[in-house]
Amino acid sequence: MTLTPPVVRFAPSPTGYIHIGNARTALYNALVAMKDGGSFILRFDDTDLERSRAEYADQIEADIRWLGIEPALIVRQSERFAHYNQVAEDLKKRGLLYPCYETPEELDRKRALQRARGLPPVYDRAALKLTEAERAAYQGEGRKPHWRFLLTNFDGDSFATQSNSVGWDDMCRGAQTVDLAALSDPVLIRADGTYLYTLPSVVDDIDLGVTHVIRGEDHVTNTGVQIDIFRALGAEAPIFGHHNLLTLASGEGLSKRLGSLSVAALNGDGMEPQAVAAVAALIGTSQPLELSPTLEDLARSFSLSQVSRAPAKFDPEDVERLNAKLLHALPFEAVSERLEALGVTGDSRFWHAVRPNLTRLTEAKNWWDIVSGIVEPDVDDAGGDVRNAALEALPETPWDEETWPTWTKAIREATGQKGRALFMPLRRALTGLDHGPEIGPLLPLIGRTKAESRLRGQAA
RNA sequence: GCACCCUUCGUCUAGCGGUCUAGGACGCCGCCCUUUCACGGCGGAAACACGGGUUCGAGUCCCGUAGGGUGUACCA
Repeated sequence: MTLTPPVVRFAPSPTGYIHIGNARTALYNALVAMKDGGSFILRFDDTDLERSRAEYADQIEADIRWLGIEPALIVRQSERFAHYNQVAEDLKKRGLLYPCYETPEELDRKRALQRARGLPPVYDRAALKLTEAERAAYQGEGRKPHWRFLLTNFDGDSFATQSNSVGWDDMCRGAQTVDLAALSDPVLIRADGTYLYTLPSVVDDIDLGVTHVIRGEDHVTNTGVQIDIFRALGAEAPIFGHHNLLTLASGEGLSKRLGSLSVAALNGDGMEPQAVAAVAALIGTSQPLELSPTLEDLARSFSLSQVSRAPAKFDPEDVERLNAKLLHALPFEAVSERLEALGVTGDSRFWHAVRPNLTRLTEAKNWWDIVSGIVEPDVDDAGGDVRNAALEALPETPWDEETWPTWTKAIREATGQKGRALFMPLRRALTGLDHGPEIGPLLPLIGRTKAESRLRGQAA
């Protein structure tokens, strides 16, 4: 399989549903690929076999496709352990991956102590000084090692005072540096033998020929570490871009526990993918928040350099507003099948009458029910005269677009009522509601029989 | 604690020393259209976090303060 560059990847861990912030990352990758005819890889970082679930992976894949992204390739890290083992063996042989025997509790204690003394909580590389005998003793106790990567090029005896930076030119943030001396040697392999995401991510990026890594700014420190690993593996690091993160209006960060903001939930709530995609991609950029007909169109006008560096607030109402706007402009042909699936059998006249009142497509069903189902009319004494006059002047069939203006004119002349006083009693009787689409186009669909009953105050 | 990033109308932002009495978009308010609500059209109110510098001149550069975000995991 050859992937055309630029090759990008979206690499979620299937330990939950993706939310709008993850959609942002996925979209940015997709947009960068689309703009230059590249390839988008969906890679499940499912090395944590405990927490990863197929159900989440399936939903994430569905979410991605729903947003309009077609992955050129789908990869699961859980199927590539052999590759990682090979690379890990090589690193061990070269002394770049070394065994450590501290328990999590011991590490916690060390960190707490360092903090208390005002020192950065960096691993002290004690395991590097272990003798063969000491290692054997730990093994004898039944301790299993976890493995740390030896960050490049500084002396373990004086690491805290040295500066050892890696740098890159970030697509979003310009020149970046990360001081490896301020970081602990990262654990690459857990005591139970499974991999953390750090190494597999680098190995896959190399193997798959990933050219651009676009992710949230929560990864900038990781990037410093991973560039070091790329180098250790003799590979050129890809181009990196770290976009700003989304927060709630409160300033609180988005997280997977916010189920209501998951892409799947937005979908379930009746939001159209174009609306979700527009908000996910455009909020916190200098682009106005507006719809694009397709992702390709969005890709053309989009650039990562337009993404702000400050965190942006996500407002769910933005999605609703865009959703409504989208619906208001949608032609009947674009929705006819979905309407039918909803049980709405109205034609394009129904759609055009109802469309301006919709925020969600599913709401069309409510109006259809009012047209074709049983409605409890909302009648009161005040509207009695108008309703009586209406019954008096009840037009003969067939009913068409002209029926309503003709009819209401007759009622006005009979009662002397006009405007709201004329109109509201009729609307409330005919639809059971005091608001809604224009009645004119709806009236032929309601039909003479129902209209008559409803005006008499009878459910019909 | 330490490191990195950020701070312009309610929100997202334009602004890269004079053209800023700060521009746009969304929202809000008003008017118009409309025999309802909505849609649509037109108009309006609305911001440079604070304090010091540098400079003839600072939203724009520097320092500090405050506030926010992220990282500092055998999470990703």
